[in-house]
Amino acid sequence: MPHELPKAYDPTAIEDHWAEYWVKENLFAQATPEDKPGAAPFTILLPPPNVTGRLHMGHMLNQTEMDILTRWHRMKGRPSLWLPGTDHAGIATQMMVERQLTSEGKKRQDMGREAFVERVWEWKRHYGGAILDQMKRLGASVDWQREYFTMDERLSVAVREAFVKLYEQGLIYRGAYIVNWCPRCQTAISDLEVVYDEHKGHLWEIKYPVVDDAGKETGEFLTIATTRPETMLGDVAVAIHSADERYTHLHGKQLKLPLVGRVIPIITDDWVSLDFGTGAVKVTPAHDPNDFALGQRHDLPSINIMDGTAHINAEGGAYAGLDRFEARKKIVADLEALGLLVAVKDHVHNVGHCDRCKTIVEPRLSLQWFIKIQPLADKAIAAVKEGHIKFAPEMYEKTYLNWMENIHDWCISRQLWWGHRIPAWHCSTCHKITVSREDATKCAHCGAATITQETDVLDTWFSSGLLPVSVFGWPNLTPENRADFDAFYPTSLLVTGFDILFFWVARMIMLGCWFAEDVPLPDGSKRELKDSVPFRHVYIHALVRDANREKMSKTKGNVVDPIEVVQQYGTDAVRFTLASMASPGTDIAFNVARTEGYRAFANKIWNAARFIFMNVDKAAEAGIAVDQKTLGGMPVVAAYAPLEARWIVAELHATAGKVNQSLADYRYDDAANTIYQFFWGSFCDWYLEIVKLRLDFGETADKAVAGAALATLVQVFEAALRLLSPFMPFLTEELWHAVYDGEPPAKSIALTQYPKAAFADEDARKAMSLLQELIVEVRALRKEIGVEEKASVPIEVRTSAIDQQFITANSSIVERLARVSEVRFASEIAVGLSKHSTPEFDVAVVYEREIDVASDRSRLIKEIAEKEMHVANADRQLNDPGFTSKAPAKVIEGRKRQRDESQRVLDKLRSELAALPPA
RNA sequence: GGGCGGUUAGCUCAGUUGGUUAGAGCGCCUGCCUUACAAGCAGGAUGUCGGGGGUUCGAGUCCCUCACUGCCCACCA
Repeated sequence: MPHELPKAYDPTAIEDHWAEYWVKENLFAQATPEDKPGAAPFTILLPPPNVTGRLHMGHMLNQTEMDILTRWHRMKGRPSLWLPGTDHAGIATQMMVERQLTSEGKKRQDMGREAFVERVWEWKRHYGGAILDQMKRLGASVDWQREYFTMDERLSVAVREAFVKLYEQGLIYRGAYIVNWCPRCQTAISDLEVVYDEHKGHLWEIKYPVVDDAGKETGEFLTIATTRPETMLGDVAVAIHSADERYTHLHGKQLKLPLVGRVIPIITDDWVSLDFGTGAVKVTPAHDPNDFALGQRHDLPSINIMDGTAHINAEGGAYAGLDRFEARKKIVADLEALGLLVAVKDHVHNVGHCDRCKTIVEPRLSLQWFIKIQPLADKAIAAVKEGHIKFAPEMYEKTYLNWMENIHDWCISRQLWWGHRIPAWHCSTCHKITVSREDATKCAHCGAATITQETDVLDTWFSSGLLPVSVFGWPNLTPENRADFDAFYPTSLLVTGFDILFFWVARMIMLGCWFAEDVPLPDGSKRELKDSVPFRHVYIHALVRDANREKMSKTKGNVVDPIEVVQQYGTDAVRFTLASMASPGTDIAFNVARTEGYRAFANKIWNAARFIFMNVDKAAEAGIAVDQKTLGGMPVVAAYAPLEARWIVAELHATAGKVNQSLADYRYDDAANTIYQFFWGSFCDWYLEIVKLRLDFGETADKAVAGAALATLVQVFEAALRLLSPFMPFLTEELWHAVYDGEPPAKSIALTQYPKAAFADEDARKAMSLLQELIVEVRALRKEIGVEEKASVPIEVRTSAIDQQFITANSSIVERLARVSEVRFASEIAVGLSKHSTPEFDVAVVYEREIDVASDRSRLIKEIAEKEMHVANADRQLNDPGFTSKAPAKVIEGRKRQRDESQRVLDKLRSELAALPPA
C-alpha cells in the first residue's frame, strides 16, 4: 500500500483528528494499579484552572511540561495518572456572573442567594468546560474519566470534614480582626490576595488641639501626619514615642478630634518612629492593622466608620454616606478652612489593591474565620527541611521556607455567595456556634432549633489546598474504597508557576501533611510525615513573557493567545518552542520566530518520512519489506554494517540516553535541543544523504545491501519518532501510524516504549567524524575557489596510511556528499593547489581557478595568528611547574595533544603561506 | 527595609562538580529550485562572558565589591 503524504506538513489537517481520537479512545485513562504494581505510579495533578478561565500561554507552558513528563513516564512503563479538574474560583466566578447580571440590569442582591447560586451553576454548566476543551485540543494526555470540579459533592465533603476537624482541634477561630477588605467584591481577602502598587500620594499634616481635663482647648496643638485623612473620623488616640523629647510635656494629655469633637488620649508607644512624619500617629484601630495592634495594647475602643462599600457610615456624622475618597477631599477642605491643615507633602507609598478587581483595599475591622496556622506550618516546614518534598529549581525552597516561617493566621472566610459555605450555625438563643459535618438542625449547646447557618463561604484556596487528598477519596477511606489513595498518594510531582507558590503549593503542603498523617499506610502502619506530603517533587516554572520580555497583560494588549499561535504554526511547534526555552529559573520570552523555526522542524521530519515511505514503496515493488517485528525497540547493527548505519544507531542510543537524563532533571530545553540536533543535524543532514547510496532497488542492485539499509533506516526513524513523541505528539502519532501502514502494534505511539540507551559504538562515531570533517573541508574549499555547485571534481588528500585505507573504503560517501569525482592520495599536496589542513589530513581540490592571492593570504595570516596563540598559550601552561605538578594527568595529556595538533597545523599553514606567489 | 535572581554573539538563550580553542536557534552575508523538504541545501562572519579586585597551576564557572536590571516578601502612619 503506498504511503501518500502531502509535500508540506499541515498541522491543521491532522491535529483535530488525533486530539479527538485520544479523548474518544480514552487512551490516557489510568486504572488504579493492582496491589503489587510492577512500577511505582507517576501521579501528577493539573493545577485546576478557574472555570472562568481561558487558556493562556502560562497554562500552555505548564501543560506542555506536564504532558511531556507524563507521556515520558507512561512510555517508560509507569502507570501514569495526570488528573484534571477545574476550580470554582469563588471571587472570579461570582464577578463574572455579576457582570452578566449587570448587563441585564439586575443585581444579585435582588435575586437572593439561592437563585444567584443556581445562576452561577447554570453559567458553569454552560461555559465552565471551555478551558478543558482547549486542553483537549492541545492533546494533554490527562485521564478525562477522573475529571473533577472543586464543588463536586465528594470534594465538598472533604472540605467540610477538613473544616470541622480543624475546628475540633481548636485550630479554627472566629473573631473581629482587621482584615483586608475589598469594597467592590465586598468581602474579606487574605494577605496574599492584596497586591501592592507604588502610588504617588500625599502626607497630610493635621493639627489636633490639646485640651485640658475640663475639655477646654489650651491653645496648643499636636500635629499628626497621615496618608488617609478620612480615617480620622475613627481616631481613638494619638500615639507618640515615649522618648520623643518634643512631646514629653504632652504625656497623659488629651486632644479634641477635629470635625468630630471626640476627646481622645495621647498615648506613648515605642512602635512610633521618631523620624517619620511628625512623630505623632493618629490611632484608628478599626482601619489600620498597626493601629489595631496599638489599640489592643492600650485597650482602646475601635470605631468602624465605613460600611462594606467603603462609604462613611453613621459614625462619620456629617460625612456619612460619602465614598471614602469624596470624604477625604471634603475632610481635607474642611480642615483647611478651619486652619488645622498644616501641610500637604508629596509622599510615595505602597497602596494595596484587590488581586481580583484592582480596587484599593480598605483595612477594616470585621468578624471573620481564621485558621491558627502555626501547627500546620510547622509540619510543612519539617516536610521540606527533612527533604520529603524537593523543589526544582532549588532556590524556591528558600522562598517557601521564608514565607512559611513568617506565616500569619489565614483568614478563610469570604463574604461571597459562590463557594463552600462554612458548616457553622449560629444560635440566636444561646449565641453559641455549632460546627457540624451534617447540616445542623438544632444548637449543639442549648438544643434550640433557632439556628441559622453562617453566611460566609470559604476561601477558594481552602478547597484547592485539599485536592491532593480529596481527589483520591479522603475522607471516606474505607478498606474497600481506598485503593486510589493507596496507589496515588503522595503524588509524584507538582508542576506550577511561582505565582501560586504560597496560594496553593504551600497550602497543599500544610493541609496535605496535616490530614494525610491520619490515614494509615496500606499495611495498616502509621503514616509518617515522609508519606503524608501531598507530592514528592515540585517543579516551578517561569513566566511566559512577550518577545520583548514584557509581562503579558490585557491592558498592554501584548497577550499572545496560544490557540491563535497553535492554529498558525501547529500545536507541536508551539509545544516545542515552550519546551526548548524552558530552562529552569528563567522567564520565557515567547517569540513566534522561534515557533516558525520549529514548524520548519516539524516539516523537516514530515519530509524525512515522505522520503522514507517513498523508499519503502520502491522496495516493496522490488519485493523487499521491512519486518515490522523489528520495530518498536532499540535498533542494533552488526559490526560489519556500513559505517553510516553503525554511526546513526550509536547516535540514536546516545541521544536517547541524553534525553532521558535531561527529562529526569526537568531540562526540557536540553532534551528538546538534543532531539532537534539528532533529527535534523545527524539523521537528516548526514544519515539520509549517505543512505541514499544504498537505497538502490533496481534490477542490478545488491538487494541485501539495500534491504539492510532500509531496515536500519526505518528502525531508527521509528525509534526517533517515539523519542520525539512526548514533545510533538500529533506529528509523531500521524507518522508512526503511517510507518505501520494502518496496522500499528498499539492504539497510539503514546502507548509504546520510550527509547533508551543500550548500545554504544565509539569507533563508528570517531570514524564518521573524520569523514564529516573531510567532507566539510572539501565543501569549504570548493566554495573558496569558486567551483560550480554542480561540478564534480577530484580531490587530493595527504594522510596516514590507515586513514587512507579508511577513506578509500568509504570513498563513495565522500564523492556523493562533497561532489568529488575521485579521491587521490599524495605524499605532498601538489604545489599550486589551495589546501586545507587539519591535524589528521591535508586536502585540496583539483580545479583550475583564478587565484585570489590576497584573500588566501589574509585567511592564512588570520589562521596562523590564531594557531600561534593556541600554541603559545599551551606552551606557557605546559612549562608552568604549577600546572604540570597540580593539574590531573588527563588534563595535561589533553593539553599536550592539543598543542601538538595546533603546532602541526601551524607548520602546514606557514608553508602554505610561504608558497603563495608574491602579491 | 529584608530576600532571591539576572547581566555570555545583532536578538532570545544554553554553558552541569573550576580543566583543552565558550555553544544553539533566529537574524545577517555568499552560492545553490542537488528528484524528502526553498518551512530547504551548502559555506561564512560575529563575543575584552556587565566593571573592578581576589582565590587558583588554571575562572564565563568560586569569593569580595560596584553598576545596571528583574522578581518575591514586609507595609512607618
